[in-house]
Amino acid sequence: MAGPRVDEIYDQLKAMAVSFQLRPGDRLNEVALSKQLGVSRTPLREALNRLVAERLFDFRPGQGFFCRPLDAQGIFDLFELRQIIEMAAARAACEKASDDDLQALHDELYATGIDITGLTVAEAVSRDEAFHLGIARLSGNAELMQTLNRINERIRYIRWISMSLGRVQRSKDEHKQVMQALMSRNADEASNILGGHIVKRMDQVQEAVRHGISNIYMDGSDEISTRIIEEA
Amino acid sequence: MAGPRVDEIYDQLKAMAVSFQLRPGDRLNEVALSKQLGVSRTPLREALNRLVAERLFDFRPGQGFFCRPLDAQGIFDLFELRQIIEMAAARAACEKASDDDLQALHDELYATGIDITGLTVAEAVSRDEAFHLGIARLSGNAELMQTLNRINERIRYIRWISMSLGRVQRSKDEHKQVMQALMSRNADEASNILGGHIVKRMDQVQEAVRHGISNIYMDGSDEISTRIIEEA
DNA sequence: CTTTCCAGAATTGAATGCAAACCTGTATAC
DNA sequence: GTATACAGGTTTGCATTCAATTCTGGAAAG
Repeated sequence: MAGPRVDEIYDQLKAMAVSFQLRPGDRLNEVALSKQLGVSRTPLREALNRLVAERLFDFRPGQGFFCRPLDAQGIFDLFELRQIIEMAAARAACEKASDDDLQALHDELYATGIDITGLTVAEAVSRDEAFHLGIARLSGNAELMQTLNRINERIRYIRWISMSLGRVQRSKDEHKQVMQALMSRNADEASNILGGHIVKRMDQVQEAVRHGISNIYMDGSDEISTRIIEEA
Repeated sequence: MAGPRVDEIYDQLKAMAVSFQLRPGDRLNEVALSKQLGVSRTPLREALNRLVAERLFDFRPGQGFFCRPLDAQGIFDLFELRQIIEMAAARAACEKASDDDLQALHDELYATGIDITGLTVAEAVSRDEAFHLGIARLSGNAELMQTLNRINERIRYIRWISMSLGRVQRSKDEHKQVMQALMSRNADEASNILGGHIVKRMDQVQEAVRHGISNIYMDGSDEISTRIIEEA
């Protein structure tokens, strides 16, 4: 009956952190949390320690675990790093991916990723992530992909909020362009389009952050589950 | 008397893993390890869980913790990622670092990093890392620096071995060139020299790996502490 | 000789308990 | 009114404990 407890707890906590059910800066009460999750403090703390290493939580000895607050600078740094990694991934994919793999990514993009009308913000971000991660996969570098995945987890909620506040930016055309450049093995173009694409997202996010990061955490919560309405 | 135990254990374990006192693929015996470190299994497991998140150990539910084996592909991936990040860091440093900070890095390089004669291999690698990490610091991106640091930890031992097996490659001139390019704010040049520099290291390492990664783990252990002899 | 099965030993998974550290609010001094 | 000190309650840190799982070696079957 007892599945691998720690892994489950880890996933649940990550989901809670990533969706900011646990608010940044908040100190966690281990007893309360363990009751809520129906486990004892021991595996809970093991899971939390993993998340500390992933920088989703802070740990202050003698005080316990804190949901990690993401400041404006931290968000910028993560986006910048994401851009660096994705641009390099696109280059590598151009050089190393097989035609079949490129075609598969292309098909997947057109099958699931093109029209986001009717999706929730969370779903739209998820599809966007999947495409970008798909490129990272085609780079053939597992570490690169893992690193990008970690980064995505940490900026995901911010992206949700940013997307649900501002007018929805559709990545449709840009994704198509990137895909086209990849398939024609044009590394410079693929890399540049992707870089510009990420910068746009970063700008939106930075604007949202300037608008006030604190109330953002509250405001957006409802909007995330509302569906994206029709195309412009 | 009891200091922050988990942090200490974490550091000790990392040191053991990074220096391969714990051999890749080995299953850890928690009881034995906890006795050796003089703590109970609880904080030991907490520390191990952090290291699992950092990919220095593997965890298989029901079986426990394993020292993570680094295969040839994994090493290549890490070096490639390192190159990507460092090249981007150099660019960013050219654009964002202050003159004072650049001068400080320059001075530090010349004060401590130029002549590695008489150092142990471990010390030489440490100095090399410090210079490269210094550039990452000047990028102004804390996440970038952290990521590079994590990567370095995971390839450190491989670099020790590689350096102690082959003829010692001196980075002296290349570091000087990179520093020069940085100070003249020539992003392309700094990035390219650094990229080439890392590729050279990667080639050395790959050769060592081809030479047989398994016996490498044994062979090198003594060599690491022997000192680097005179200049060519 | 190789494979399969099983019992006993060893090891991990997780709850519990207790000591130590920390936090909170109230009372006192200034 | 502000600052400080302290007592009580709360929370964390970690050792201990026991159940559940996995591993090991050897016997039996093919």
